[in-house]
Amino acid sequence: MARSSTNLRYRILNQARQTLVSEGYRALSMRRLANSVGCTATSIYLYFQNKDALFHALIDEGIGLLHQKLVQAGQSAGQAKDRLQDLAEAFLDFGLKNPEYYEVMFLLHPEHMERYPAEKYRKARENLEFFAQALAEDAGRPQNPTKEDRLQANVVWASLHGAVSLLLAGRVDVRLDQKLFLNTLVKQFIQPTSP
Amino acid sequence: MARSSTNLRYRILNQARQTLVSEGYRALSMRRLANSVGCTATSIYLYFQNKDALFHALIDEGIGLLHQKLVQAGQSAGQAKDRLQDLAEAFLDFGLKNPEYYEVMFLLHPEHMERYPAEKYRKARENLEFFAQALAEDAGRPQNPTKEDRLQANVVWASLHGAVSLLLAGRVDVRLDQKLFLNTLVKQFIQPTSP
DNA sequence: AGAGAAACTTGACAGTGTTAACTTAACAGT
DNA sequence: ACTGTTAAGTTAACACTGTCAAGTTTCTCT
Repeated sequence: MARSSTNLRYRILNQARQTLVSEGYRALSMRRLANSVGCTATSIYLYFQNKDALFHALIDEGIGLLHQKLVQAGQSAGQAKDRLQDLAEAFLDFGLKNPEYYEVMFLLHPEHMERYPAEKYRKARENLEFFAQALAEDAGRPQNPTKEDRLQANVVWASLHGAVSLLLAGRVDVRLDQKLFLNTLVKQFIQPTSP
Repeated sequence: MARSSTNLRYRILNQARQTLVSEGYRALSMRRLANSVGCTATSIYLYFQNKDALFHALIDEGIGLLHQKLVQAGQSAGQAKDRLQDLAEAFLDFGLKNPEYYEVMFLLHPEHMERYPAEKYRKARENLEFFAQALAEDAGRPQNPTKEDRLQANVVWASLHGAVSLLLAGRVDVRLDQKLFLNTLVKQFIQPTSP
């Protein structure tokens, strides 16, 4: 096979992402992936320790992408409540528009895959911190999220994750209006300004 | 191999459940399962159309078990708010104490498995209806959950599911007190009686 | 040009879900 | 007691899977 000029690792990762998005998790085998990228299955092992490591690389990408979207959403000036709303919407939007990314990131857990290395969770924690900050500010203690804010951030996170994962799995009653469902969910943790 | 006296289907299902609980999803292959039950892999196909069908049978069990727990929790007399709390706790308890059941039921979605047949969702819908009823009653319109109640029930459901699935995946910050986390989450949708 | 390192392939191992074809056991009717 | 039929299991195979040790090719540097 012709020695490829460009970085093979890069091409493998690209193809993996593409296959994952277009044909789903099941279609992603080492041999098939190798085939569509133009090398042998074992070559992949030169760049990734194993199949899980490949997925981890995709998780990296996914976390980066989500991070980016949350940074954007978090930049909106104005009330903390609005920022919180924007953050929530950004998360939901990311999840629903990138189902395959979302799947590798949050739905393929340790039972099926080697644990995603803890030291790489920094960005993931940062993502959570955005929520904590908006919550802190909203509660009138800007700049320094307390333990309580972080707790609340986790709750918000869990709710959003629950909604996305149920929707992606097709487990929410189809007769339900999806937008209404998500709005109601978001309102649940965005308390109206106390009268 | 000695012809077994008792129903093989029954024994397969039993062993499958046990293996799933004790060794996890990965360890459950047709050959291994057959081995530990004392038959050949192909014999399983006499009782289950394929591996997915076997999982579906386990989902059935799981839904039944959850149903049972919710019925119990829903029977508690007293205020609707308390019943709602009990229902939520029962759900969380079920999820955290039966991780493997929970996994087959909610975490192995269509991407990895043939869709769970829609007609079997009756009991699953009933489970959701419990929440809708408690919510309706709490909102002062007993006996007949409205569209809004059902919407709210889905929101509650999503939040609970999000919490359980994050916890099971080990994705909630370990420094967080789990009980506090869950309590905070539950309080989110159980509004305090308006003053 | 020749040595050494880097990039990639061959061929195999042990496992997977699944199927078609075969064998064995149990039971009914003559 | 001897059939014919049906049910219950098994054998052997197919086409896959992830992964690894060993071998080959290509590039780079002296």
